[in-house]
Amino acid sequence: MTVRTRFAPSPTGFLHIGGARTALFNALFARRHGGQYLLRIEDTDRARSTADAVRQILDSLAWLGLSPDEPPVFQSGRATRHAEVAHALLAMGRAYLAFETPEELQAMRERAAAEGRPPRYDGTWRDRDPAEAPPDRKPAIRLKAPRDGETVVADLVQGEVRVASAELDDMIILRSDGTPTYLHAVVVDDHDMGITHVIRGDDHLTNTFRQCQIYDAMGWHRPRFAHIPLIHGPDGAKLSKRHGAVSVLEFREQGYLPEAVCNYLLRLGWGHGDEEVIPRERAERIFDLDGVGRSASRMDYAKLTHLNSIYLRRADDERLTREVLERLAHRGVLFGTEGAERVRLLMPELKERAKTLEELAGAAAFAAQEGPPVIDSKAAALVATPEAKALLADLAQFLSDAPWERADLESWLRDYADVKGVKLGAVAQPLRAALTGSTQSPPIDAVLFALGRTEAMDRILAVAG
RNA sequence: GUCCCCAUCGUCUAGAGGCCUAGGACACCAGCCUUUCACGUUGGUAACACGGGUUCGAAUCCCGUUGGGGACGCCA
Repeated sequence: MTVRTRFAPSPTGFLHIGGARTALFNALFARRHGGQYLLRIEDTDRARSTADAVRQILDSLAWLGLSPDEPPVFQSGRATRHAEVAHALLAMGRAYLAFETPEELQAMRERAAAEGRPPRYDGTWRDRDPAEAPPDRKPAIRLKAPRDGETVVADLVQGEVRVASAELDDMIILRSDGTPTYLHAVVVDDHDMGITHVIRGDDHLTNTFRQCQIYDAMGWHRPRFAHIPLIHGPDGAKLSKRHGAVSVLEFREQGYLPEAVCNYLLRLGWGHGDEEVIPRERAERIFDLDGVGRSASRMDYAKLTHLNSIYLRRADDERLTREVLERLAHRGVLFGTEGAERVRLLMPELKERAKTLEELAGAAAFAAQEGPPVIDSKAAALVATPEAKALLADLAQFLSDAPWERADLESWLRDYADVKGVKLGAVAQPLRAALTGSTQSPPIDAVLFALGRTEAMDRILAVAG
């Protein structure tokens, strides 16, 4: 049987980092076993689902490279089928009509809470004759759950977990308005979609037992379950916005690369010996459920950033140039084709020094922009003295007929420092300040080369006066 | 409250009874490299929650305690 997994978000908001990891694990598991990875949008409404959220989720998944192998299934379009199964259960005597109102149930729960009992449905209509129902009242359909024994789930991550039937009450599978409840819809959809492995957050572990009751009642084969631990914030509490970025799109905005985010997420809750840097292609070969841990993990932005810097260095220069130019334009930096070309030339050096695309853009700004850069305070101090200005003026003279190749520029600069009897740094730093407006930049010979003779001379003379 | 799950450095993890004086990675500290900044490199600080068992031997198995987390809707 070929493996089929699915990621089933509800479109009530953006895709967060925890959902992204669930999607990733589902996709990797399917790949690893040569199966398919599907997407089901759980928009069984409640007025909270929005088309905008669906759009965002799809965008986020696409960005992460986690688009499904088949078109997404929308749960809302399957209501008829959900009702059909509920009525089949009714016909089979595995479910019954329940006539109490939500208000009555609410009162029942409050009474239970007051008396310190678990809030469970008392089964009033389980054996009662529907003829006794109050007139004009629409019934909900409840599953007739087993009263004895226990339900056992052999979870692929959590191991064997069992719950006594006495802990579970008769859940509603079809509301009085004819719409399915979540627990029911999930089972019907997973069955119809041929899902073989349900990989999801372990907040669904307890739901699993009720879902199994539906599979069993219908005589359907249960899928394998794998409940993966949740991701918490750095402080151990539930991950929320106050911890920083949680939406996948926020990570994109902040300059993280999708492959770095995926690698980070992969290592959160899953390990394979000492391997840390695991590109997608390798992950698809080695990922499996037995490597998934059982305890919740915490979001560590520093480690994500570190991984990002690694992937940044490995990334294609053209791609990075495109990204950086886009971000610079967004920041309002003015540049033309020459500026863009300078950024492109410098990219191999720039990407070694940045941890995010945002940093990269910041470091590239001086090269992109037209004319002399804004000099920051540290850099200004380096070029403020008469000696520094004289040095720069002299350098400009020297460079006016230097050969314009990187290696040559470096040796000429070294020779120049030699002749002047100073260390290279004494020449490079003021030059760097004039050229980049900063005390930090890629190697000075690379900067000179990328800027080109004319632009370099202009910038030096603008400072030398 | 009831039920379920979890527990190795600050964080992510390796560890399937002897290979553990507990390994790697991030972060942090110090040194080296160096034209700045990064990168790289060398070294360092730092953990088996606690208490009982089982065993010749336990981070690894069992029980309990404590501490986290999750689920208990005509939400998903």
